[in-house]
Amino acid sequence: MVTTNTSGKRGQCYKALGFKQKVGCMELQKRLDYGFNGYQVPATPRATRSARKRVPFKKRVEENRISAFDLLATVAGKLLLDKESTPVSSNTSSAEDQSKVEKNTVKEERRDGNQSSKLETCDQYRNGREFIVSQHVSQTNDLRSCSFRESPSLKNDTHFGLTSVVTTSDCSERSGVLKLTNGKIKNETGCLPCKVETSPFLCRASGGRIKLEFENKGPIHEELDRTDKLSIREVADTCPLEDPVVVDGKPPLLVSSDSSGKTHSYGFNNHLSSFPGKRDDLKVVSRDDDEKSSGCTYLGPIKKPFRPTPLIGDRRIRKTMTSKYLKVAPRLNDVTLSNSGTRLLKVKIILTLNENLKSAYCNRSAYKRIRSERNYPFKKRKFLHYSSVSNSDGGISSEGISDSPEQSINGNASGVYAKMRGVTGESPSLADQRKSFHSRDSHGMRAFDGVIHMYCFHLLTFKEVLISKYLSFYSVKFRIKSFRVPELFIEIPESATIGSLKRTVMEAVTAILGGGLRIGVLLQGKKVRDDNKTLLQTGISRDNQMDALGFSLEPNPSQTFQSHCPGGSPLTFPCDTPLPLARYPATPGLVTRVKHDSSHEPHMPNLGHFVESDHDSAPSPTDMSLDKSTTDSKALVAVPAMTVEALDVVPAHRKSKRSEVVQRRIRRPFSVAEVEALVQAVEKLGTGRWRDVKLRAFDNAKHRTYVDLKDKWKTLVHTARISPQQRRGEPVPQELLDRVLTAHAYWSQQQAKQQLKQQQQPESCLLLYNSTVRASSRSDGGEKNFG
DNA sequence: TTTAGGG
DNA sequence: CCCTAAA
Repeated sequence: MVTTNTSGKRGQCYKALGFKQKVGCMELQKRLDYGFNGYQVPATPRATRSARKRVPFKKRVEENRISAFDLLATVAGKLLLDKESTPVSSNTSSAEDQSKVEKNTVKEERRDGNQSSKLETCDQYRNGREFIVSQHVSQTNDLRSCSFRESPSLKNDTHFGLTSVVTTSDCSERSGVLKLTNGKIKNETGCLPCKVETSPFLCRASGGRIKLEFENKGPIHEELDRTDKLSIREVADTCPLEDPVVVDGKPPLLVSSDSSGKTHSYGFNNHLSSFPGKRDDLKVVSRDDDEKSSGCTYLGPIKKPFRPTPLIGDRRIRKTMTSKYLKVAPRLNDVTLSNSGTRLLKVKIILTLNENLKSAYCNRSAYKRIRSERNYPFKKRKFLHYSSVSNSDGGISSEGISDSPEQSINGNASGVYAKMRGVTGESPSLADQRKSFHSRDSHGMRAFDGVIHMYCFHLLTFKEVLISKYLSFYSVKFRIKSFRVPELFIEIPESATIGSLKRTVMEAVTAILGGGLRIGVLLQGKKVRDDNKTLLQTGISRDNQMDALGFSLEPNPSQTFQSHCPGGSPLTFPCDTPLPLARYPATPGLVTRVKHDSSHEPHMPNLGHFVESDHDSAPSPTDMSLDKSTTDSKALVAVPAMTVEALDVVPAHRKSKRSEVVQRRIRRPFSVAEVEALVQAVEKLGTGRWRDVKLRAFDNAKHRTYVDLKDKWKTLVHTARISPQQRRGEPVPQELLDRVLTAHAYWSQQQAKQQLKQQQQPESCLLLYNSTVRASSRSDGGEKNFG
């Protein structure tokens, strides 16, 4: 272990980061020209088309000033069908969960298992709170586990910030508590200190797993149990994403504290030397305790570090954290505060910004695909002057179906994940390192060209880190592409009004994301505008379909984020900016309980059920809950996850404009099974009823829109007509293609007939009309020719 | 919001 | 897969 000084490290960070504004602008230009949307490398270059299509997109990008707060999210609401809110004790399932997770990841570990694991023990001691982190390494499967122990002193801390974080690139877990106590919402998660950070590279290599446990949870329980208002609990969080905190393609900084009160930082500058190959060469940078303050930890380009005032201790080191496998840590008992006698609705709230990303979060492999594709646009690679090691999905495709969805799903907690794609002027050495890393990594981690990956615990954390650090000093323009807030469960009487539901959700969301948001209630996808109606009147009841209820999350112009940062510039978020949670009192009378979704929503057994079995497809929120339920965890999870994409380096003074840059969706080739479902549906429904086809065969495949299906049919027809030699991609059985042609011919004929009829219909009407008119006029003239 | 088609 | 006119 090598120990160096922080300042030195930081200096290196600056250099390494190489954030140059001017260069950045130029690069953006190029990137736009070359394609910025990360569309998968086409089999055949279509430069002209690409150029053509880039224009509008470019415009959009240009217009897109910082829109980090243009949060437009869709919230999938769920009505849980639990009969009543019974207290759930969920201290028992962890082992099972863990083993499951571990099992699921063995394969992956094996793959990367050429690296020996490293044992790390880190203790965190801060502000009278002590956390002991110990990682046990199993050499056989490279299992890594960590446990946190609260020191007794924690008990004395009213606002215990039981937030321990262990992160590794490949896996990390974090726990936190988000609670609404005495009418206040406290999001401890947001203040999660970063206890241990292991570089993704390191951990990935070792395929580490970290188990995080709170052994001494008495105080927490007591605290929660005393709560008689709302309690939202966040226990654990797993981010299916593997992105580590990577600044400018460099390994993330690892931060840990040992029992002696020192903080160690792993990686980054030190890491550069060993990265990516020698993952065992973890170096430790020890700094003063004061330096612990995270925010400035791994963010290279911080000229003026935001010195976190020793606030709530745990808030200090919390800037970076990666979590991939989140184990639901059902350690804390749910606070039970049900209004006995009242029929309660439990609403699960899942926020996602972007359908693609949402899917991605649900499915790690899908995510990887997305990310790798996005980060590796062919042209971008070209631009960056280094060829991709794995152009295709090599690493991705090698991934088994089994190895992930569940883990990522189970870990419903994903730390706030912020991905920032920045324009960077990188040094060749870095590129080389990356290259070599690319070749080693089969998990999509190769996407570091010009990309900044960051993990944050919390949206606010993200804001603080990225906005204050990058925006303030480097004018990085970015946008939030996706984020996931904690999944919350709220219970609300059916007799409550829409307005109160909105308030409740708002409170929960606000606790996570801060203010400035407006909540809308959607039923069957349509907005419910009457706030005064009760849920029952509106039709929101537990008898409803679970997915019928949704929420929209939109910016509230009247409440800007600035309000949370008094005195600060709009774009500046000091590290210590307290989370605004406490400002939002819980609504009395409403019971908010967060508990792990244990409901089993029946899978739609439509003929496209297999659609979701495709590992390419991303489980819908429904699926998530389904899968999660298998963990039998009752833990409540709140896991903010967020993806932020840096768009450009632009003058900071440019005011942000509400414009969304729509990223092109990832390419998801239809599997044969999907094709079959499509064919079958079309045979039955015919062409021209794509919505019905979608509902019938692809209802569970959220990523297949009816337009997609229509397009696929189009290509299928085309494919069927061309010679097999001309076909590309996964071969579709000839039998299916024959059916395609048959069905297409049939329905085309039907359509023609229909049109013929419809053409004739008006004509006959017209004739009839004319004849009638004529007849009447003639009758006026006293002449009748028609009968 | 869907369909239909061109790109 | 995107974009959009048109329904």
